[in-house]
Amino acid sequence: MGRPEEKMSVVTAMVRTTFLVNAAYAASGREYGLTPQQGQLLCVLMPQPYGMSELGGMLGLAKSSLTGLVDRTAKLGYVRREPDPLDGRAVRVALTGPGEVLAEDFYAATCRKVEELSAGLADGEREALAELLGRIVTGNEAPEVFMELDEPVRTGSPS
Amino acid sequence: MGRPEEKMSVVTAMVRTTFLVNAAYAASGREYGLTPQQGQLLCVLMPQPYGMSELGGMLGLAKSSLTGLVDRTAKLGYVRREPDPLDGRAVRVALTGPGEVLAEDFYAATCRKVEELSAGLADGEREALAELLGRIVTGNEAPEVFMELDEPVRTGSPS
DNA sequence: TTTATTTGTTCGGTACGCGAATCATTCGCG
DNA sequence: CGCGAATGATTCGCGTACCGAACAAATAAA
Repeated sequence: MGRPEEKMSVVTAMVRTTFLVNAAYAASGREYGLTPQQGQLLCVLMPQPYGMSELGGMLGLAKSSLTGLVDRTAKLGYVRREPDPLDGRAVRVALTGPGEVLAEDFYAATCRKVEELSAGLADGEREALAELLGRIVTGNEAPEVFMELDEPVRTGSPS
Repeated sequence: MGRPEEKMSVVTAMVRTTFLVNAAYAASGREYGLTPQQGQLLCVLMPQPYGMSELGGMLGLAKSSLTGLVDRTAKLGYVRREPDPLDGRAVRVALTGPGEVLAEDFYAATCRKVEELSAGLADGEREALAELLGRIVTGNEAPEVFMELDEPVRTGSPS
């Protein structure tokens, strides 16, 4: 039983895992009325606000693409453009109150779904996987589109 | 040196790896004048033709979305709709000659890029990674959007 | 100050993806 | 056989996503 049904190359395994993670993202989005991109934007903004250019860099999008994404997400009431106090040209995109709440829900739901993907692994294996993928991530300078959030960065902020 | 800079959770590692693989797909697409979706379509069709509904299931798309994707890819000359000999309603989507060539190039380029992501791993580690991700893939019934192709399934077919 | 650079937005265009409605074919069953 | 149901695909309308080029505004550099 449990025959390995042909060994799978690392490339195939990575691509098909990517497919699963993408689907998890999309599912969480549907669950909360967000597109995957909007959800990702919220996740990125969870630790702190960012400028448009910074966001473009992190998400791998052109500036012009960001404008629209932020527009639409702002129209939903989840993010807000704040003027940068130090630079009259720049804006800082920040989560609104409802945006913070939704971001955490979306983030948690996505984490749960992705975590479940590895349900078939033993704890030690999951740890080994995290270590190996972690090296890939840091070795390739993957942008911090998803980060560890032990405690939501909410130290004495809200209005 | 080489301090592990905080252990990364398996979820974060998977999500950020997904980001890298998506980028690789997009890059290969740009390289060959394809969108990532079109490239993925070509890869799926490499082993054999499929019906629209089958494709929708594999790629996780609604039927109406497939129509457009196939239309656009067909307009580029890379796929073709063939009538299903057994069912007058159905069509089978197949690669054209140029489509076969391009699919292999795109496939190879993407493989190379994804492979390079794991350049920082030792051979044994890469194998371990393949094994772990492979279990995730099969355990979650990830569609075969990417497959092993030792030799292109070209056994005595062409017109 | 002038000129360059940086930051964002606007604009035009294409692709993507969905649900609802529609057409054609096939299936099922009386 | 014939007629309604199910199936395979397409069409349509809509919103999202993404890009490059052109632009405006503010800052930085000369």
